[in-house]
Amino acid sequence: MADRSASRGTVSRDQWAAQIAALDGTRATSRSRKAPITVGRIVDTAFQLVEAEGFEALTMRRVAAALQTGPSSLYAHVRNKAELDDLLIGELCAKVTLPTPDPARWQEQVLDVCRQLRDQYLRYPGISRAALAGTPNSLDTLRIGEGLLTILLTGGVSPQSAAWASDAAFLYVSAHSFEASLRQRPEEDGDGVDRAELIERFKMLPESRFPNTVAYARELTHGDEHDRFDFTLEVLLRGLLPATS
Amino acid sequence: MADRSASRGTVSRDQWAAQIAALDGTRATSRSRKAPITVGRIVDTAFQLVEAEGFEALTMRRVAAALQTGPSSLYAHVRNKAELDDLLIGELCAKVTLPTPDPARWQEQVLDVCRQLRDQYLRYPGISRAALAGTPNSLDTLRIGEGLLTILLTGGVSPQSAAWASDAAFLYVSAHSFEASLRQRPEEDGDGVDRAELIERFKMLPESRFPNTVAYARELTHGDEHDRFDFTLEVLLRGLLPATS
DNA sequence: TTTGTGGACGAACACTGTTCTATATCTGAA
DNA sequence: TTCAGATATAGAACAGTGTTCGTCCACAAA
Repeated sequence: MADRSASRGTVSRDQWAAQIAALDGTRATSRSRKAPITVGRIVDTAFQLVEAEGFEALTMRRVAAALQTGPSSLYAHVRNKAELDDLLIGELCAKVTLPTPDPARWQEQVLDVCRQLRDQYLRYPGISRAALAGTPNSLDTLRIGEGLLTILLTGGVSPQSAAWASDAAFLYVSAHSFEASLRQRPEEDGDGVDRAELIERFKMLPESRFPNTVAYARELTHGDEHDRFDFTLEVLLRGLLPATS
Repeated sequence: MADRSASRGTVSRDQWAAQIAALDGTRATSRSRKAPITVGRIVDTAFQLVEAEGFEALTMRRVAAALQTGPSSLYAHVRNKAELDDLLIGELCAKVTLPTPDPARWQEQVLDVCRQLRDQYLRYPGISRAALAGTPNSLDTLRIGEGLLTILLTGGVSPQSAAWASDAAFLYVSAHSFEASLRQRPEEDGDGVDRAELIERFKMLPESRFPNTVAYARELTHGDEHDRFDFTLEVLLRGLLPATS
């Protein structure tokens, strides 16, 4: 590590090295010094980081280090870490394709959009925390809200119910993904409970106070996260229709 | 303050000295040296802190400072901050009263339990974040799960649906409370958007890409959080019944 | 050539959770 | 009563975090 000549005299060693490196090394790329930091590069690096190590590893310092710079350099392109989070979930939402509304298949279509969003979330573990905490007023998240709203309206749901239901569905997708990302991460805490272990723990409960939890431990732990996801949304959509007529 | 010292009969010399030292050093608090740190006092202080300044102000250091000690003193009674969070939501869940299941009123009863839990959450702004992030396996949270499960089963819902639905309801209550606590906190960011402002912003959207959001801006922002809460849960419960018959 | 200007960036500030270590206190047995 | 031993209490410190300040340099315009 010969990086200690920071406050040298006139031209520091790093600068000198950078000049030389600029001469022989990456001269071809129109710029002399380094690849410039852009919002796109920041977002890309952030995605790689979250995909590899989870959302809690997404740190301004980690992103800056991956870009071979200091943390303060990011603040010229991103106002906050909250804004970086919003950019991430915005880009995720942008990848969801909205179907053209079909009155006969509105329930499947809503479920499809929600599933797409969930899959995007689960690709980057823990990122749904940003979706829960952040402003839901990004233009890309509003696009999904508009899409859900349109599908529901086309399906014959009343405007008030459609408005509230699209919000509820969006919220549920975020919350479910967040919980799922927690479960799928044993967090090296020793609390990594698989399904068999969970059943055992439920059955260890005192039957006097938890009779039904003990009796239906199998049902409580049955199915994977996808089944629960589909179940809840289908129940929600089924309950939506009778209110309109 | 009544002088209710524990070992009344024999007051040793150092105890006497400690009392005198306590007199001039800090305040004369009815006890010999200081009130001992217990889990109860930690939890109480934490609740006061969250109630006054929100969950993000709940810090080991803040709790320790409120108890006039250092942060490391808490770790003798609480393993983690996560465990402190669990204790908080546990105590909150313990305050919810579960009704005796009535087959004729099972939907109201589920709604009542969820409303109670939401009210407890909203009393301490932001605390639902701990409910989302923490282990759902606390004994007090399981008690609510058991209660919801029992009500649903009594109402005639199939075991599998009842199991998944109780989980979904619990998750929704936490997520909704979390979002509500975010909205009700302007965060001094200038982004404090009231309803009129929100309608204006929705109507500013380009109609070409957000036709329904613009058209139904009033419905999207109509009602307060309680209305949306009741709506979503009622829809969920309504959709639950046809699946059993 | 001189002068801005805006991005890059090191250092630092005010925090966070947590652990190490030493001290002080209380309990329980001789 | 006396003397361990256990245990609670703290101070200091470690490794992080987001964010800001002031500087500094490369490049574009005058």
